[in-house]
Amino acid sequence: MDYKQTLNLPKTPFPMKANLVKKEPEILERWEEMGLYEIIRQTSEGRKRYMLHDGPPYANGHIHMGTAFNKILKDIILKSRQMAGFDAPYVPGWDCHGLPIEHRVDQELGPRKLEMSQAEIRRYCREYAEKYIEIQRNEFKRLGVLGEWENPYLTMNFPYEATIIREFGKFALNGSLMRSKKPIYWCISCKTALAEAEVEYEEHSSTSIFVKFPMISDLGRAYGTLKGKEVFIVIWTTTPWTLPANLAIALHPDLEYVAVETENNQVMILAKGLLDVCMDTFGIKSYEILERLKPADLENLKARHPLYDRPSVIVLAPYVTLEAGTGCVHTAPGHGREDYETGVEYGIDVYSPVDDSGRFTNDVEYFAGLEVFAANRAINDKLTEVGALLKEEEITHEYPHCWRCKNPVIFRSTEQWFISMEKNNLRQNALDAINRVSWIPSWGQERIYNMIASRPDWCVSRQRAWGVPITVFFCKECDQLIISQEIVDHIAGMVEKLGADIWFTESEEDLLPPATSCPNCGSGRFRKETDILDVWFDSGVSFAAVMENREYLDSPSDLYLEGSDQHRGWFHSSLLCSVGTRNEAPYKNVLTHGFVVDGAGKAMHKSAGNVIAPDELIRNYGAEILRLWVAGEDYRNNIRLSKEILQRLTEAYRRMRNTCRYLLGNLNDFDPETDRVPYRQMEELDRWALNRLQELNQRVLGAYDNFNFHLVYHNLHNFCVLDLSSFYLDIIKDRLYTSPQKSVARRSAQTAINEILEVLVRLMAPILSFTSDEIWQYMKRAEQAPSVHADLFVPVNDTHKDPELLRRWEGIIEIRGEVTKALELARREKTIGHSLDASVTLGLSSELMEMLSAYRDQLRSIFIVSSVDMIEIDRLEDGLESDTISGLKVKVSPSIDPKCERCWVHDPTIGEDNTHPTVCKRCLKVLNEIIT
RNA sequence: GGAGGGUUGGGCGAGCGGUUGAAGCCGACCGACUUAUAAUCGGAUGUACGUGUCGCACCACCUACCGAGGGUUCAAAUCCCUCACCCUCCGCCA
Repeated sequence: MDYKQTLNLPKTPFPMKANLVKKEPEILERWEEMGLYEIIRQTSEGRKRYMLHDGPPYANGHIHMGTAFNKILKDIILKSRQMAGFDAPYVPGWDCHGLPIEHRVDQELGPRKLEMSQAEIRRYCREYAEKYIEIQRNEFKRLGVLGEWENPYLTMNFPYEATIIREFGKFALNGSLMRSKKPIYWCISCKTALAEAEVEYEEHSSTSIFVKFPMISDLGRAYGTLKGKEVFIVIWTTTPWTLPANLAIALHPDLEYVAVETENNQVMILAKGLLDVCMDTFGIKSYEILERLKPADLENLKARHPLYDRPSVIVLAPYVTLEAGTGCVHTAPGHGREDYETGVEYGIDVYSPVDDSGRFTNDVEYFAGLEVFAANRAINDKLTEVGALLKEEEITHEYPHCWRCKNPVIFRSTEQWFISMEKNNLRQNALDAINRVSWIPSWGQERIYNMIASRPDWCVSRQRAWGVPITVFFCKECDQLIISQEIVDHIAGMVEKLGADIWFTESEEDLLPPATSCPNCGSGRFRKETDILDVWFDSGVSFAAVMENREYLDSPSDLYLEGSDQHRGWFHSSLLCSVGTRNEAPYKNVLTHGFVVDGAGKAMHKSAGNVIAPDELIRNYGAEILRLWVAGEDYRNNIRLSKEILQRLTEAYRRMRNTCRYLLGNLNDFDPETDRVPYRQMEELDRWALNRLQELNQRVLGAYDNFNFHLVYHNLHNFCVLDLSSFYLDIIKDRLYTSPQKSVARRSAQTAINEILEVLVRLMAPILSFTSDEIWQYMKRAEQAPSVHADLFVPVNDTHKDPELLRRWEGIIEIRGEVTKALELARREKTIGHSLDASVTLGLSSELMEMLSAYRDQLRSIFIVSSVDMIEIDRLEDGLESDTISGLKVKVSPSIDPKCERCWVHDPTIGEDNTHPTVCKRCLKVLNEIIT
């Protein structure tokens, strides 16, 4: 007789091989067809809401590991909050406006762009954004991320644009908005502002000049030898044309300067470290150092501009070097970034007397109307004429050029719009708001706090096409700024219906409410602003456009979750937008994660060749492995990604999958409705398993709660491997297989593993979203949610908590460890093969004897051997003395009994029955039950 | 240059003054089983230096090693300092 047929072996159609790459798309399709996200929304209606607000990725290019990581992390949080009993909707968003798209469109359009209207260019940009939104949407969905993908928020949607205009209007109307100057890159042939990305550095030949500025302030008081002398401070520049805009001279605070007397009794001030080389350049042979000067003594003293009758103030700046020049840096706050910052620090005007086409304006004496590069010659001539030019020489250096027309660009200050950090106490209010938010990890607070504390006013205007216009007007007559609540509402209303393009296509008269007149001069003729808004303002108001606007969402959000770079980005701009208009942060908690780096901890760069694309991993491993990676790594630090890491995860995945498969296989004939055994009647080992399950459940739920997903993963994996696979399941195998199908012994174990699977499949779901749902479909219940994701976590069951029981078993497990060690030794010596070939004798101290006596009958199955004898330790002659447990000796010997053909246990009762002579008494009993 | 964070054994990660050479899991290694079978179970598993009468193998012991170096302490992976390396931010980049 083939006794194998009489065993209850596991049986399940659930495939061992995951085949994720093929199966994931099928599961996604199923979710799509059934409308899983909508089902979840319906089932959780009315629950307490959990609001995670999505930071919008930029709608440009394919997703990368960083964006994939971020989206999966969000998905894990949302799914876990959802299953913890919240209503956690997810509205993904995209940032659509901005330079990168405009720049790409520029490149695609080429020269055609010059003939196109702004509205036409904007149409191309919109199409470009739409294209990549579609691409990224599919890539995100492929990761198993659930959300309102068909109704995301886009910063270029008309209602969103209207919100931007309304929110900006609040700043304009509350007095925070100011107009002020700031230098930017400017191409004088394209007559346009350029971004750093649009500037190319090329070799360029320039005339560099050394120029003397006579000191106005008397140095004689601090340095007596200089009394009554004609003192000059000497500067060097490679851009003579910026000299008319000179307002200051910068010295390094820590460098040493000298006053040097030359042959014609003139005294020059320059850095000591450059003295010799300068004198050599000037051709001055004999000179004498009169004084060593401390820069601090010179600060705020005045020199006179060599061409104009105005002072040039001496300032201190850390960027001054001794690499070239004189150590005294010509400073024109209107024509250089560092100059500008120094100017702001010292309260110096931002003077930039150059127009759009690069010509000096009329208030520049001698050079008005001259194009700046052409003016270099004239300026040098004039300097020579007044005797200020010490030396002129040609140098070649790297100079910025326009990416499109290849001409050199200039740095020029223009009127810009700023949101003041001080006027309405925005800085302090923002700092206060920061302290009311919980930042995870906690150092995020300090980081953003310092940024807000030291940041300059927010420049919100851009001279660009692809963005939301700054919707203010000026009176054509008196240049009065025209803005009012009525105008904001009027325009926002139009934009809401027709989009922000109307700003560019419609005339002022059509954009303004009828009969608008200038409050200053009464004029009815207006000019609209042509600048657009910084796109950080776009995404910064997403809390208003999305969370406040959709009735199923709330603001402030419970959570913003982005990479740590967003302390400067979205967290920052959102904070300012929200505090400036509502005086509170738009979020209660901010969670940040690190960056994805390669296996060696290096950043991923195309040039380094270490970039891994999500798509590549999905094709080779499946999105599920990516999800496991996201969960398994501690996201607070940099997140490493390598082939080896994925390999490890794939193996861990297989283990968990297979454990679940085994559970499914053994539940094949189990109907929890009718077959469940009450807890009190279950075997103690099964109750042990349920106890451990409660511990796991509690720990994992807590880990989800605290965003400790790597603990979720490690706990789940350890439970599958340690508690289940190598211990519990291994032991109950015998009971499950050989006991009568419907026996209490078997049903007891099945009750336990059924409960285990119910808990496990849910705990896994936020991370292993595909596999858990696949398992879900194989679980047989009278009533069940259509997907695990529409269900809830199983609450911790306190009635299954029995610490006393767990403690007892800790001891048994420890002893079991010693037994398996002894078995392995016997195996080495070839005395046994399978552990069931062995008979074990335990030599026990009286304490251990007492502890184990209640388990006398269970020990052979717990150890998975054929028999266990327990005797006093002193009576056991040989055997392995445990070095971890005192009072324990283990002796292993091959069983002398024959092996039962059915259950493989060696037993003396085999052969007692004639019909089944190769079977033990225990199996015989079962057979008789089955056969009748 | 400024601001913020990090560096634990081949991998993931515990640990955050003593019980830690450092949990647990994985891997690589050896073995068992063929009743979870492209699965499952068990065991052992850091490196270097020195000592154990010569060399080799093995074993036992000692010491050192948690980026490097110093310090505090009876005691440090854990606290302090210095340095190195890595990551993020400081753009009309998002």
